[in-house]
Amino acid sequence: MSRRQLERGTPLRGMATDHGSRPLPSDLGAESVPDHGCGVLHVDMDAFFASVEQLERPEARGQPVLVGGTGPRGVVASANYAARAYGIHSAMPMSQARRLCPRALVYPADHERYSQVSAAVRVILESVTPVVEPVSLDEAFLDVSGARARLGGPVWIAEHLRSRIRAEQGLTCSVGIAPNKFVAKLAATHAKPDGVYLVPEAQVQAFLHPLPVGALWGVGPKVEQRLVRLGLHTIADVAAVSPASLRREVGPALGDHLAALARGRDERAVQPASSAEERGLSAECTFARDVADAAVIDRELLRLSERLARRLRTEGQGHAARTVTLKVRRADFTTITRSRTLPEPTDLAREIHATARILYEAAEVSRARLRLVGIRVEGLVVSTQAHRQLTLDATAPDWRGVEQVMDEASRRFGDFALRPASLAQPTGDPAPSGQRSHPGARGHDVPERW
DNA sequence: TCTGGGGTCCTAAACCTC
DNA sequence: TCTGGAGGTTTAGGACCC
Repeated sequence: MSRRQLERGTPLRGMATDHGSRPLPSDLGAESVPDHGCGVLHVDMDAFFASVEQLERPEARGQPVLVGGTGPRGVVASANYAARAYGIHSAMPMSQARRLCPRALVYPADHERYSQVSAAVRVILESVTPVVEPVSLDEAFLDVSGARARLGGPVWIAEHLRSRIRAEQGLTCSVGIAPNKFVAKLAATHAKPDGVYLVPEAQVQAFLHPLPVGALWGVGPKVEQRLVRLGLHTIADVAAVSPASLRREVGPALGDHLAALARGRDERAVQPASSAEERGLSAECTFARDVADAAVIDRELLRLSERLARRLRTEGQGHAARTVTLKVRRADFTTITRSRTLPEPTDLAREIHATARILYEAAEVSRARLRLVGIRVEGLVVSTQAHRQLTLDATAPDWRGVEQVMDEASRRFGDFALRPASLAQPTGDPAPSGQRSHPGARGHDVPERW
């Protein structure tokens, strides 16, 4: 059983803790709860996307709700507990989910709205401690070891946060409390939905050992298979073998990592958001139907390049990327990637697209039917530090200027208010699934057709 | 049966330089 | 001049996470 399965609601076997898995009364005094050596909280919003939709759509209250791709190849991004009762879980194809529960209400994901709610929740979390590490829109780690003297025990802090999130945002969340991040994350799973679970330091091993190997961080279906083949079914089994054997079986890094986790050791500190640096950005698109037309694929590569370049220029302090990676997935689901490192970093769609095009031609997939194309840029440097080659050609077009004008137009009039001519024409090609339309967007030309 | 999108990290081979 | 090892970088792919 994997951790994902645990999260889908399969009950955990194992021990009872001092506090059990149900919420404690929120009026517990700060002094009444010992901390048991636990300074790490994992806060996990319950069925986050679906709950936000329910909050804002009166017709969805009390109904099974699914959020995700509504196209023929969409998958479930979030399902509320009423939908989960039908066996629906995240990452399930939406078509299958609809078959399991035809009366479920299905909404496309509105990431902008979820980001707003997530930011509001984060403000609440940061009112307790500055050491908050967001993991995704719906979960975060908190290090409350510094706040305990001021606010009280970690269970009291968890209940305080839960009641504020419920009162101010109308949403429920679950909180795991433990001495480290790995155990806190598992404890939060155990607390779901709408609960708190604390694993005292002295009981970490007893909590972990009965769990299946799939509950270990870094063990997905492939590694799980290998461990089970070796007769390792539970975390206790993994803890009983030597780190050297694990290293031999799954590689040095993962072997050491699993050996430590299985013994309840996780040295990773809770990193406040500002210290997390971005490594790269990617954008990809699955076509509604497989595509073999090189022109359609090229237009999609341009669209993805535009998106990435704009993000590079406009997010944070502005970045440029040195390496461009093309990803294509054939109709049979085999995936290949090809990458190229540029002589100097770029934040221009024109250059990213040109590189992606070279990689596409070199990959020799021009006659293959593709279901997905994607581009990733990495090796990011802050734009002001990016070395740019000077040109002696005074007549060379100022592409950076052109793209900055497009950024400004997008900011004022909506996404893709200005775009390359080749993206402005009606094409009739299959619409990429999950793509939002931009009703206000009109095609305008730029100095030279791309 | 059908398998999204945006990320991170690890491994291994190939290649280059010393 | 050739060979080999060490070590860094690039490239490709796999696995995992949310």
